[in-house]
Amino acid sequence: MAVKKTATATPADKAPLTAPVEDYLKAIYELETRQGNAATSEVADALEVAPASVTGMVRRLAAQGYLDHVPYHGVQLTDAGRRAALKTIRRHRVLESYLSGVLGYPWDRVHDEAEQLEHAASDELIERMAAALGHPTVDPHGAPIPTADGTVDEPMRRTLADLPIGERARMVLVSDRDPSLLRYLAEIGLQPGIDVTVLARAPFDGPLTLRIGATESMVGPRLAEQVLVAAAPTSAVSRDTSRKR
Amino acid sequence: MAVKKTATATPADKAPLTAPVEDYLKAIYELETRQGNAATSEVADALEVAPASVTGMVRRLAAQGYLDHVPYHGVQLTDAGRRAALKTIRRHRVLESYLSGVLGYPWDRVHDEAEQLEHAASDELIERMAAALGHPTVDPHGAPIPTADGTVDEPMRRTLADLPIGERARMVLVSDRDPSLLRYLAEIGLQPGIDVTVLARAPFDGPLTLRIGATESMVGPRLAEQVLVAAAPTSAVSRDTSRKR
DNA sequence: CTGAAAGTTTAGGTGCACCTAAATATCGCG
DNA sequence: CGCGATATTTAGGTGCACCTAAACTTTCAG
Repeated sequence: MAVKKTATATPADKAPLTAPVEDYLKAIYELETRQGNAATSEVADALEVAPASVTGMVRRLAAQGYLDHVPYHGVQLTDAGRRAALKTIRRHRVLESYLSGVLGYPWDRVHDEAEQLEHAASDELIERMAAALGHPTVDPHGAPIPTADGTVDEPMRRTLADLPIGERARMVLVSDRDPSLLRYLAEIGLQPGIDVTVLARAPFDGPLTLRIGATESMVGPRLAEQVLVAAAPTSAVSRDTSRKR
Repeated sequence: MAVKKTATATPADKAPLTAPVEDYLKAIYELETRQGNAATSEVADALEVAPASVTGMVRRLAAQGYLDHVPYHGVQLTDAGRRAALKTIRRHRVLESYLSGVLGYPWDRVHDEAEQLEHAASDELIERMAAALGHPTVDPHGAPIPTADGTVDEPMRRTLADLPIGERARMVLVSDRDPSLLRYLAEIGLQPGIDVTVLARAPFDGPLTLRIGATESMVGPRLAEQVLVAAAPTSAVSRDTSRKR
């Protein structure tokens, strides 16, 4: 009753995280970077659990120092929380890259498999896979892979829907969540690293006409909002976006 | 209150098994094939849980039709239980083979990694890995890989300790559980597919002198009991035990 | 064939991650 | 500015997989 080392609550120590905890941190990280804040009900939607379950988990994660929770006003990741989230995201994206690049998975099927494996794979496995791929910097959907020490550049959020008519741009990213959308994109040849031009945009949220390479395709406005683009590089070389450096 | 379809307890239906359930079935399968029966306390030892926990789990598994339990007298797998166990064992051994053969893991480190992944990997992943390896029939420790439809030949259980002096035999199998033992075997060059002769056996459970290829090594009797051997093939060709057919 | 040791099961409890229903807080609109 | 709609939290409960302690069987040695 005199010294009392390490007090009551363990702040963010070395105990390995459970799978649900990793999923919460990942989901909160993604909500934060996509829209700046994370509300209880949004986390609940993302993880398909009841809002009350989120409150309970959030309380525990806050007590362990992974996030700050102001009741009735969303959550914010702490540095420890962000580190943990990025580690899980790295696992996920390296796994997706490996499944697609080495084991021949089609890109619409890598997400679900990686979602399971990311909680079971050791650091050593992830690093061996990354090495076998030559340390890729983006996954098959164009999402940046955080480095082992926890750095990422999140890409700018300009979508095909924002792209002015006639401007050539490079497709950089699409969410890995919707397999049927991914299958359609593969069908029309729209993948990260490919250049695209909007030829026409029908009024009242109508479909867009795209030129991809030599062919033209139509896509709806809902799809266009999901596809992120960047300025096409000025020089005419390279189109490999999947390798290091 | 008239028709009552599928009654009360679900016998052995399509619900996916939890990781602990897979571990219990696998452990019971291994005890049964190694020594014919599985006692509660042996299962508890194998899984490092309290005996009381085994009783509880066994009750549930029996209710679900995976095994038969006679209280106070061990358990027996049913066909459904054996099928489930073999499926998990196949996952484990294909994973070990892949980690070792493709990702360059040393053979003393594949077990623990496979132990985690076997509960997360989909059937598709396992089959893609097996295909990438050319459908191996044994894992890196020499253990036979059950086929996707659930057949295995368990190898005979003759150990190095039983081998008469001077008789040449082929090393076929060693447990994947003890990393330091595996490292030592690698050091003296004793691996599945390698031929070995016992040159001498010191009395009172003393060490054995082995000839492996051109070199001689000493091993203790405890180690010798762990290493399974088969008659060396009569013809003088092939020593590849890791590929199909 | 009895009685203690060894093995097993019952009884009662824990933590995690979820749930529903009910209470409470915040926000936006008239 | 109050009040209802919406969001969030509390309260109380579930199943799984584990635990310890205590009660019970079985076995085997004398």
